[in-house]
Amino acid sequence: MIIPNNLKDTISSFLLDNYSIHDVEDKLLFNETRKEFEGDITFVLFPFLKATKTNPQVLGESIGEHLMKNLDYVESFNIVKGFLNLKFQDTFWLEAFRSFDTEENYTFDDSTILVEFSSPNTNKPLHLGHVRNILLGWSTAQILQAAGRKVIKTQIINDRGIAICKSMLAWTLFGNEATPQNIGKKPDHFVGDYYVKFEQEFKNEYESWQISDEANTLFEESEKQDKSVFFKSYKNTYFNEKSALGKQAKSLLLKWEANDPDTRKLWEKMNGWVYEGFEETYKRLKVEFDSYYYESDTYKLGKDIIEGGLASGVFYKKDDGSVWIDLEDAGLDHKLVLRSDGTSVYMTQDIGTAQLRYQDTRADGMVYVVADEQNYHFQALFAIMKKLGESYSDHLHHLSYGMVDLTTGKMKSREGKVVDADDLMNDVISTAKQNAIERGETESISLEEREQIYEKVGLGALKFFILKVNPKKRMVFDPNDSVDMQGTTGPYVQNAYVRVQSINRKAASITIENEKGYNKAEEIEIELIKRLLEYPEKLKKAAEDYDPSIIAMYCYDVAKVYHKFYNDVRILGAEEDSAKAFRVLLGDKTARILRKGFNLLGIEMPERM
RNA sequence: GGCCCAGUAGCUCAGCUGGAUAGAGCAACAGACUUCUAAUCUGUAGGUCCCAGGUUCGAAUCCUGGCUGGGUCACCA
Repeated sequence: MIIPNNLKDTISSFLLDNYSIHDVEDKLLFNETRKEFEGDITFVLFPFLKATKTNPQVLGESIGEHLMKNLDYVESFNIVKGFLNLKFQDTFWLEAFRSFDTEENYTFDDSTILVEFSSPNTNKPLHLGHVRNILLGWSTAQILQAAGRKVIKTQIINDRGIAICKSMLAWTLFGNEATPQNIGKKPDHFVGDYYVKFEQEFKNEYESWQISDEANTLFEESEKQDKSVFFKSYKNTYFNEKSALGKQAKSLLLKWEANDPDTRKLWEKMNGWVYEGFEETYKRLKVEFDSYYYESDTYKLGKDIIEGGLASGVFYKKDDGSVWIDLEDAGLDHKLVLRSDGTSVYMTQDIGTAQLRYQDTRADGMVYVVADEQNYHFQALFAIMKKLGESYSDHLHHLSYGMVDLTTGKMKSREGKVVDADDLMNDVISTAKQNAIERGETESISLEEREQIYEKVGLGALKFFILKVNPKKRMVFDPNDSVDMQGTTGPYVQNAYVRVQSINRKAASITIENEKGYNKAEEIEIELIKRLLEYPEKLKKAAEDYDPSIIAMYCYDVAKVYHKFYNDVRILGAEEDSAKAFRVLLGDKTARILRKGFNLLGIEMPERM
């Protein structure tokens, strides 16, 4: 909603002069006039009824008259209940449209910010959960950049630990020297298969152990009623203390930590495969990073900071040697930052990594795109950074997003109940292809270009489907809905853009300057202008809230109005040259805004579809 | 159990710093292509905004209590 600069001032000085009401600035409330009433902007009268001792009709009349007299763009007004509806002249909107520069660069804030997203484990391929993370991170980075900030896109790769050791072990035991190349498999999937293989073998081992006397004795000693409940809860202990496979995996981890050359070599080989696969997926998703941090480099960081904080009294040491911080004044708990044996925990590492990143980049703030299961962790981390007095600690933000559920329930990677990222992309693209073939619009286009269109449309559908939902909400993923291409979808918006391009191709001979003669606009044209003018405020809001769904919904709104415009009026067939030129220009600016908006979402626009 | 988040049409979601008769899309039904790409548009139908109180001229929105679902409360990551 666009509120003219002098409208607020005119009303507040009127209230001051005639009713002696001071400081009304933040009580002035405007809404877009609802469709069923006549007007553009509605001023809410209720807050001033008491002070003016009048009724809405009288107050509305007097303000309305005053505005008509003093602001030339106010064409008429009407009062409904406590609402003063103001109608502006068409020329007000037309002028605003003419001076609206779609290519303007905005700078709401020019500080540097680091955005961390994706951050996968290296033992298995990316899945739907990562896809939401990656799309949110990428889009948020684009939005922040468009809002003027210097953005550094990064990730922390969890490349060490027991999980990758499981894949390594399974490959050693069962791999027979196979490689992704010689069996022709995407390399991250190849490594993931060995992780699954390990879990299967371990499960078999565990199940055969469960019928042993030892297992039975343990069960009887436990308080558990039910065997399956007991064995479920005992699984971790079994892995750590009894399992032969567990023992081997753990020994690999120890060897890795001791820098054993063969282990390191194997680790590098398997991680290398995974990165190769990830890059392929990122490339297809059209995302890239400015830097990478590896857990194998950072997992020991933070200890010196703990030492310093211990000296300055930020942390305290218990008798057993473990180090803690009291976060009760931040509404949190006491949190462990160093184990009693002096080794670090997740938090230690995160403290160190934040510090390292600040040293590397001097970023004024950081955004962590991480699922909402880690809300507490980040609250604690930020509180700790604040207590440590870090300059950037007030500008740390956890972009917390809800997990993605399937229609069949929760995703569980250990049970193989996941939607694989690569499969998902293939599905949406092939659906786009089928739809396109049925429509037959692209028959005249070269095969290669057609494939690009299917990809843009398919990925557009998928990305929009995910990004249109407010990040903090849990979302239900129905594979059928995600490839929907009608209604509130990516292709719907792309289609508006394509319609403009189709017209532009035919409008080459039109003299755009003729549009200056257009001064009486259709209602739908004014509506479209209003939407376009909202772009900067939507961008600002999306950046402030770290919320791409604002941009997605905005693009949908714009496209929706354009589609109606397209249906309601003749563009190239307009009677007058001025109308023809104006409508072509209106369409062109619409397309530019849509392309800009979609670029912020990481979605490409096809020229035809 | 403590803390945090969510609950809006059959389904997926907007609206939430209080404002008019709560909006879209999908699905259903009925229409619009000799006309700029019908992946579009128009219409019909669909609601105890989880429940109960409270604050207010006015509550889906704020407060309190409860219900339901999820997350989290590891010397795991």
